[in-house]
Amino acid sequence: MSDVALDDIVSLAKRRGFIYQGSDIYGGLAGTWDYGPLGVVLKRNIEDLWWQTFVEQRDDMYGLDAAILMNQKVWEASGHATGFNDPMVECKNCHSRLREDHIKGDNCPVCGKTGTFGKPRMFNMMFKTNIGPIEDDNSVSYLRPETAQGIFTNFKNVVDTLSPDLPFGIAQIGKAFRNEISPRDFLFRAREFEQMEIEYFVDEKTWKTEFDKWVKDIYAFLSSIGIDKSDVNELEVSSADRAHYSKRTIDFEFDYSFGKSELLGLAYRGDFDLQNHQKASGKGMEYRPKDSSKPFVPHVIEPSFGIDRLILAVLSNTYSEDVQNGEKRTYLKLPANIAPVKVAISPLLKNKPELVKKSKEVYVRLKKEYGAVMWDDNGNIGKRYRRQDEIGTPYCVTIDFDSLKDDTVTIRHRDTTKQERVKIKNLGEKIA
RNA sequence: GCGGGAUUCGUAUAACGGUUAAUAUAUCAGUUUUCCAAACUGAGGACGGGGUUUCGACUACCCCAUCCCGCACCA
Repeated sequence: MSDVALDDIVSLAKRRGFIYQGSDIYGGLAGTWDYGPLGVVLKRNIEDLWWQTFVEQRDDMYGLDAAILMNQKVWEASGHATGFNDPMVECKNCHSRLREDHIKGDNCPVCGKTGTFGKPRMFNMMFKTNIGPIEDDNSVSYLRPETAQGIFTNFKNVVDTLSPDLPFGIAQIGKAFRNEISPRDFLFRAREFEQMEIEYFVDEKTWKTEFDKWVKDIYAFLSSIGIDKSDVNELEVSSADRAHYSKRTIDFEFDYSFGKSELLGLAYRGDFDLQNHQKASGKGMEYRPKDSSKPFVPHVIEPSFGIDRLILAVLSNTYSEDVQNGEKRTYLKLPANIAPVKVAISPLLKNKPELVKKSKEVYVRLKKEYGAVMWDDNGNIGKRYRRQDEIGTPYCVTIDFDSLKDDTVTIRHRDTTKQERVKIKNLGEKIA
C-alpha cells in the first residue's frame, strides 16, 4: 500500500483549493466532490493532455460529446436496465447483503446458515429521472452510468458523415452517474464522476494486435502525467470475472493508500454492443470496407479512464515530504505539464517599489505567454516557496536588486530547491 | 445497506452543564526583511442539522446528514 495517508491528501486538497466535499455548507452529499480553483485546472490539464494524445495527435480518432440523458431503449439494449437492476437479499442471521444471483442454493456464503434469506429487494445502480411533466413508464430516463453508450449510439452517424477507415476510434470525455451503495475513499468511488472513454473499432481478425497497441498507448499517456509503469499493476481479469461478451479485459491497478484498486480498464468487448443496438434499433451497424468486400459489424476495444481516479493517483504519487533546515516541507511533485500553476513570480522584497515594478513586468510578460502564472508577494520569500511547493508549482521566479542592473532573475526548482540565475528573455525555455 | 468510531475557526487540536469557546498554523492588512515557513502589530474566522431533558446544552439523550474503519457491493 502507498504510505501516503489519504487524510493528508484530503486535507491538502481542501486547504489549498483543489477539491472540496460536495454541498459542503449543508453537511455534504455522499459521493460528490467539487473541484476548486486549483483542482479544476489540474483536471482540465489532464483532460486536455488526454484529448491531445488520443484525438488531436492521431488520425484514426474522432471526438464526441453525447447527451447524458438518453432514450430508455438505449439502456434496455445495452443490458443496463436489467443488469444494473440487481436483486439483493439479506441474511437474517449475519445481516450480510448479497446479490441473489451470486448465491448458490440456500446457504449463506458468509455465515454458512441455511434458509436465513429474506425477500429479495431490487437495487438499481442507475439514477432514475423523468422526462417531461408526466411521470409514467414512458417518461422514465436515466443519468448515464457510463459514457460508452453515447458512442455506440452515434457509431452510425460518425460512419455516415465522416466515412472513417477501420480501425478507428471515437473518444469522449463526460460525466457519468452511479448510485453506489457506499461511496468510499475520497474520489475513488463517487456517485457522480467523469470518464474519458474510447471505443476503438476493429476488424475481429486484428483485435489481439490492436489490444496490445492500446496497452502501450495507455502506458505512454500515464507516463506523461507522472504515473510510471512500475506504479501500475496489470490485472488480467479472469473469464469468470469479466463480462460474458469480453474475451479479454485488463484492469490497470494503482497502489492507493487504501490498497491496490482499479485506475482504468481496457476491455475487448467483441461486437456485443453494436449487435445489440442493431437488433434493438433496426439500424444497420455495419462498416463497409472501401475495397467493396463484405460489410461487417466491427468489434470494439474499450480503454476507459476515470479522471477522478487518475487525479487521486496523481496526488498520491506526487505528495512528498522532506526536511529542509529542520522543518518539514510538503510538496506536490506534479509534472510541469499538468501543474495548475506553472510558475510563480515574486519580488524579493515587496516594500521596494523598484523591485515590484520590475517583477510586475516579468509577471505580465509570462502571464500573457503561459496563462498559468501566479503573482505572489505575501510574507517573505521562503514562505512563498513553501506555499508554491504545496500546490505543486514547478518554478518560482524571484526578482532581486541584480535584476534591475542586468535583467537576470533567479529561477528556483521545486523538487531540488536549487536555484539558477537566468536572463529574463531566456525564461521561456527554462519553464517550457 | 449492516456493525463500530467520529464531527468545534481554512487546517490540526483543546476545554467546559453557566463570563467574550482556547491554542498552533494558515488567511488578510500593516511594519520589517537582500533567497527557503524569522519577528512584531492588528483583523476576520468554528461548536454539522433538527429535536428532547434542563432555569440554562457545544457538552447529556434521540433522530438525520457527513466522514473514517470493518463487512457486503462494484454490472
